[in-house]
Amino acid sequence: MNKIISRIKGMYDVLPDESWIWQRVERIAEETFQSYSYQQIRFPIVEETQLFHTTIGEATDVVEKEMFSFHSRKGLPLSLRPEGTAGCVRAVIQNNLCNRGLTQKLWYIGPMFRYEQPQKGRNRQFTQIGAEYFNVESAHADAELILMTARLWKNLGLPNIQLEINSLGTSQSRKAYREVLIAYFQTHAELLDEDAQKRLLTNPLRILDSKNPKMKPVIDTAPVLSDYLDEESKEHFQQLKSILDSCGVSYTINPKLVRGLDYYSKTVFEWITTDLGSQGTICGGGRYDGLVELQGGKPTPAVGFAMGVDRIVEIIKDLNLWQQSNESKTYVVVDKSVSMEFVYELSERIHEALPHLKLFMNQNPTSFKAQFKKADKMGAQFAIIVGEEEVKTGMITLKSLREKEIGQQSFEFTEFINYMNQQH
RNA sequence: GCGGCCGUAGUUCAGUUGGUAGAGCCCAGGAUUGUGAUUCCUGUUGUCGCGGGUUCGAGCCCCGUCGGCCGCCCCA
Repeated sequence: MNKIISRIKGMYDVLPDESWIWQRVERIAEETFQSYSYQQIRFPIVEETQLFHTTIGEATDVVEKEMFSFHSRKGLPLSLRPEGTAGCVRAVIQNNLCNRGLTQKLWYIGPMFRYEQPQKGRNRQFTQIGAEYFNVESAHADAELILMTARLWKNLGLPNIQLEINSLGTSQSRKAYREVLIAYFQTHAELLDEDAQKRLLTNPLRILDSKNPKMKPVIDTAPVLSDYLDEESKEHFQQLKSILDSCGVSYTINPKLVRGLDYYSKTVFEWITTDLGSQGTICGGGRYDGLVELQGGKPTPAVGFAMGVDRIVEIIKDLNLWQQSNESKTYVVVDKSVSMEFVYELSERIHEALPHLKLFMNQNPTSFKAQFKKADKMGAQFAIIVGEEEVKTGMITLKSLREKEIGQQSFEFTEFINYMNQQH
């Protein structure tokens, strides 16, 4: 026997006992987005590394230490995408989707890659579904986007998830706040932990997010971002809140919610669950008005989010929220004496006439007893019995496995088709 | 990247101070030859994650490695 090569760390296989959950999540997401007039966009899994540096920010953990990077054969630095927004924005610019003030509502789904220490709800390859709304500056876009996510949770039937929102202000006001914050932390430098020291000059806002209890006092008395918001951002945030209020979407304002990617401005939000342990964010997003320009496009306001499909599937499994619908299957019980030519000729005629029927053909006929046992175990509704008698008469014998009073019936082929069509 | 716990049959797990590898479930076959549940009988299954070391002898002790889980961190 050869050595078995196993899956690499942080990657996973989705097996049939679970894939139906993924499919249903994806289907519901697609339907929900379509109902808000979003269209799907697909873009590459591999991009130039520089795209992510520019978009996400040099000082972020994602680009500093979490990318799967390599070189093309010609030496160009490439990376597997660690998130979707960078590539989506690139595609929008390159294909002129937002020229002349055109708005775009786009959604995507696909694998993302981050080189992290895996744990529950955190894999190195993971699936995100995201949406981006381009070229609407007002908070109406932010609000609609958040309302759409709220509807998605409702459509998925997810309980216990809470919305947190915050405003980071325009890039100018954030810059001003940043200066104040750095100055504040510098005067209390002795209270900062090693991590915070490192971040002080690169990404001071993230210090606010620290869970280190020793730093809680310094953080609690730190200047608050909302005090430094410009009028425009305050107004924008106010509008968002008032729409959410009027639609009955409850939220908490978390002034320390800053998010780890540099491109956000004004609105940021997260949907959080307590059912997953420490990886509790199932969806996060916000506004990124400067990003399109940063990537070389024309100034284009935009807002978007991404959600972790892995985590949502995990919740559905852990809480046992969904039952697999027992789709009607029909098992073909074959007697050993019957030629396979006969069996396949028959089954192909059935497929032709009943394209939606799920037929399970026994390829390896054993005893009737064993075949019926198998049919029962896989939850088949019907068994079609093909034995010497059926070959002789050309009739189709159908047995209802779930309704005993119906029992076994014999049909001409066309009668059989009619009967099966009436079943659903 | 750091710290802790863990890895034994398809699966869930047990395995004593180091002394021949175990159970339930599942699976396969059978209980008057064309028919499912239950029950009963019979049976298969392992490089004990992998590699090295200590030992007369290692599933058990030591080292390394790979993988999983939990926390930090990060984020979806």
